[in-house]
Amino acid sequence: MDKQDDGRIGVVAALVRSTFLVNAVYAESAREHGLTSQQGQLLCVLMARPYGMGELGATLGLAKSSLTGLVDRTERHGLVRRESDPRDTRAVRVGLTPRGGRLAAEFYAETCRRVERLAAGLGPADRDVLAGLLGRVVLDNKVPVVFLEPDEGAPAAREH
Amino acid sequence: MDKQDDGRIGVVAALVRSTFLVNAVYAESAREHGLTSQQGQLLCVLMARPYGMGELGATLGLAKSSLTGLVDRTERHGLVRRESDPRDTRAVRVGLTPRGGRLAAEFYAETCRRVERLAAGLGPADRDVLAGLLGRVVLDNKVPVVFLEPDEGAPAAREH
DNA sequence: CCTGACGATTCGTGCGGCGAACTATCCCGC
DNA sequence: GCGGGATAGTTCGCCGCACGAATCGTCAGG
Repeated sequence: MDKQDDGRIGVVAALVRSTFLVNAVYAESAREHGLTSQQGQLLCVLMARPYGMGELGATLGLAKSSLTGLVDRTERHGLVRRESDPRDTRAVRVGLTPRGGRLAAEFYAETCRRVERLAAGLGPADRDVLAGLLGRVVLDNKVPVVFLEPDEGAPAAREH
Repeated sequence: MDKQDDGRIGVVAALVRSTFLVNAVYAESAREHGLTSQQGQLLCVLMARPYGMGELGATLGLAKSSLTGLVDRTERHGLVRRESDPRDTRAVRVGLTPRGGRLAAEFYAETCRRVERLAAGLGPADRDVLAGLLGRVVLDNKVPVVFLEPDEGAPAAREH
């Protein structure tokens, strides 16, 4: 073989395997907060603002019937709330309850820490490059905002 | 006010959102092959060689009781097979059936194509850099081989 | 032998995801 | 106004997924 087993892998395998890694970290962080991955994801999306059910389906890539159940269960835990939209009687706006907001912030922060730790072996410059390249992939493929920017709402712009 | 569409996002958000993206692509590819994500992942792992149940649990990060069901369902579809280990009567070796091997190869190849396409906006040099950085993250965190290298599928999965 | 440790399955529970069918509302054109 | 198609959500039934606890048979060390 011309290619030695020095640990270098292709971009496809790297993407798939890092996905597996982040999935596991995300799920574990959620679990320790008493959430499932899906519920955690729902909270993270709602951190930005309330969403309608259809909007949520589009963002999370779920059928509307799947969403009813997810919101039901999360609502049952007192983390989200359905409010009726005054402009459209059919529609519903799903938003965080105070408790849901607090839990979302905790879960979000802890998950950030853990994902950050995954890249601990990379220096600041490397991280910046990685963020740039992955960010371009995310943008090119129009990935919904299922995870906010860490400093969203805070002026703590950063050197990296 | 949201200044996040200038294209630059942090490394954490980039990782989480690209994970979301790859998850979706993986699941869709699996679905079109009549598989669930988990079954597809199982097939991909078994492309390398047969595994014991416990070994599979460690690789996929699942409890052994979860694995029994997953292997059951996949076996019911004729894609994998349980062989008893001659060295240890208790143990079981799970391997691909011929049909499972063919389907695994198809699913694997198609999934590779689609993931590759996600990075279509990156030039060859950028892809190489991305692969290197993500590869280091994968190595540093000892991610199991849940997805082979594109060119090491054929030689390993021969005998048995 | 006996006694742990080990590999795997079974069982019960709850979550997750889907499509099809349904209800209620909205809005457009007339 | 008023019909009728589009739209927003829910309900229902089905299956897959994941887990812990309990169980069974086997292996190996004393």
